[in-house]
Amino acid sequence: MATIKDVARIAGVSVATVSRVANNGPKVSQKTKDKVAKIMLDLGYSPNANARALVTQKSTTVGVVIPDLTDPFFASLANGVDKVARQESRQLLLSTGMVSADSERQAINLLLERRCDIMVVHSKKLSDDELITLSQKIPGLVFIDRYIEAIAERCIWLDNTEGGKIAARHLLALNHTSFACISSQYQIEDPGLRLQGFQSELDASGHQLDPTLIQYGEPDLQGGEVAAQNLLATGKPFSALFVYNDAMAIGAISTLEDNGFKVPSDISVIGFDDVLLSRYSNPKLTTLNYPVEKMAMLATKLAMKLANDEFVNSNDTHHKHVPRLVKRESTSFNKSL
Amino acid sequence: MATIKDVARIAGVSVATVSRVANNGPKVSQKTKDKVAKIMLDLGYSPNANARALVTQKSTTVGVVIPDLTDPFFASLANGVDKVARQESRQLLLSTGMVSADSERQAINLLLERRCDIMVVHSKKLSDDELITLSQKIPGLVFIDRYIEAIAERCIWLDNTEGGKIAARHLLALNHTSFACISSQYQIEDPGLRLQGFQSELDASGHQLDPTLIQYGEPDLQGGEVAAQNLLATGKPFSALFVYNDAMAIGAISTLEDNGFKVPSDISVIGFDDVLLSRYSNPKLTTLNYPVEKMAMLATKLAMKLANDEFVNSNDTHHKHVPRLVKRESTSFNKSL
DNA sequence: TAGCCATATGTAAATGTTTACATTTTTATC
DNA sequence: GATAAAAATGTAAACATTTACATATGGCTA
Repeated sequence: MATIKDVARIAGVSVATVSRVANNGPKVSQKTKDKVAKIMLDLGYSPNANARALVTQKSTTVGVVIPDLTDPFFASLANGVDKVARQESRQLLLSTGMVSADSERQAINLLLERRCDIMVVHSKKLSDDELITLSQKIPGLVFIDRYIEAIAERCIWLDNTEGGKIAARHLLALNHTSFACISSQYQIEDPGLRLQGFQSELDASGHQLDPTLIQYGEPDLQGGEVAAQNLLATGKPFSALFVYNDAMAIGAISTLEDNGFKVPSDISVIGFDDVLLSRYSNPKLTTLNYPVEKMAMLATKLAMKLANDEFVNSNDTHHKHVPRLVKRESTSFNKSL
Repeated sequence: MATIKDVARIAGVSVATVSRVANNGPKVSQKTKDKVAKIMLDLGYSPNANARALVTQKSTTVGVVIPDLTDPFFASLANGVDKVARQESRQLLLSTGMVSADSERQAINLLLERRCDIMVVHSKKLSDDELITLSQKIPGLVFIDRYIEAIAERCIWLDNTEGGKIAARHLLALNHTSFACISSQYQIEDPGLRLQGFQSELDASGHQLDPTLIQYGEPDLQGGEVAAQNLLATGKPFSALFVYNDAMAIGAISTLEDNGFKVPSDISVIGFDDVLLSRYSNPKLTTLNYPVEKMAMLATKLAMKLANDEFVNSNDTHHKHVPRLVKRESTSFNKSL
């Protein structure tokens, strides 16, 4: 592969001149510019980004850490980061890893080795302390979907508890009185917070949530189906169902309908996240919109500011986001007594 | 940020020794290994991947070129590449760009500048000639979802025509006699091939496809809805509908049902791609499975072999893939005369 | 035509690694 | 304890750039 020296030699100029042409530098005559450009083309010269990064000490990538791309939620996240990255003509460097402390740590380390100065990280398993230490070392490091008091200015997060409350209020407003929940069996904090918010709002309005009407499962279609079966197996009636996420909610609806319950006329179902799926299901899903892509874009912009050493006042930027209720077809007014 | 020299100085050894420790090199005593490792940790030393790549002349990334990550199809593609990349402890470098010749060219160039030696590229707009030239320059370049005779050994593609035929055969076997189609309005070859295959199979069995019962639209939910409305507006009856992709198919179903047609009892609908959505819709969609993720994995492995200068016999690896019919709930036997 | 400025070009150091080769140290053998 | 062999460590070049600084070139003005 042709180097800058090859170009210089053949063009009969110094490497400095070639470099200036390659970077559209300021002081170079049109004549040599043309001459050098032609030779670059002939040789198929392509500047080596590694050498460039080494000498300029700046990266032209944006790093993202997520578990994987199969989950549409994370695909949206990555897409948000990519949008902003592209605006700044940077490329996405993707570091995936299953959700374990080790793999999350490794994913971040790999980005660090590449001297990626801007990182948007989705970490659920690393400890607060470790993340705090990391963020002291990496100015342009921002966390998404996580809140840590000590580094609040670097955390872009969703108020899951409030989401649970909004769901409860919606169902209460629809005259429901008997509730069930499907949650995720994974030990991350989100499911707990969503459930807690839901429950606290029920409590506040004098309603009860029977503990046996809370079922846990894999956070996907099948998990929702199974959990709904378990719910029905209790034999206890309920008219409103709050589900951890949209995929599970759609699975639950399918089980409910298979068992002769109509959604929403017999049972209202509300999901969480508002991923693409929720608009394609039938009935279309009422859910809480989690604006991941928007949040990811903000996170990336924030990371860029921080990397640039710009002062960021966490009060005037909205680091906390509240999910928005999206009413579709899976919830309706409860007519029974 | 601490460099290898800092570590060497403080540990009282040469940079070569530090390098050997960092790379788990062969000839270094346990004692110095421990000593140096400790200092690396103390200093938070992180080897500079750019410098490394420069001197070793090898990359530790795998490049992918796709339009964006919003589309689940491309997210699956990227995910397949990522899976293989991770197995080889490489990271994904993502180069997105809308589908235009310029942006596709630029996306590939950016990967080239990073000296990415393995690339999986989804290009619809660059000419055959340009891609042929590129692949002469880049040994580890592989194209997915595209077939070019002259570089067949680097093309992993789906037989769209055959897909259309399979769909037709399925509907014919279900006793259907009046057909409609929804295609994509975009000028890439896939929609044309799918339609052509469908039509040729109908012709072969002595059936007709009324040209006014072919409608074109945006390849998404709304596009499907609109196209279905246009179909109904013709006033001509049909009992079987072949749709360009799953999203459009789901949109079409929703319009059909809104207009009083039951799917599948009144009209059978078959989609294409078998994205996540098709399992979540109601009725669940009968469709043609496009094994993108698997193909992306194979493409990545192929690119790795080619980059390694290994001989690849395009006959013994399956570069052409045939979509598989997935029967779900949106097609059924036609009982009318 | 000398002198001056602006513009264009060149020189060389620096970036952080790896690795072939050279040198030193340790271990084993007699 | 001398010697050889093996193991550990060090030296220095190479990788492909950018850029501060130095130098050369050309056009004006007086």
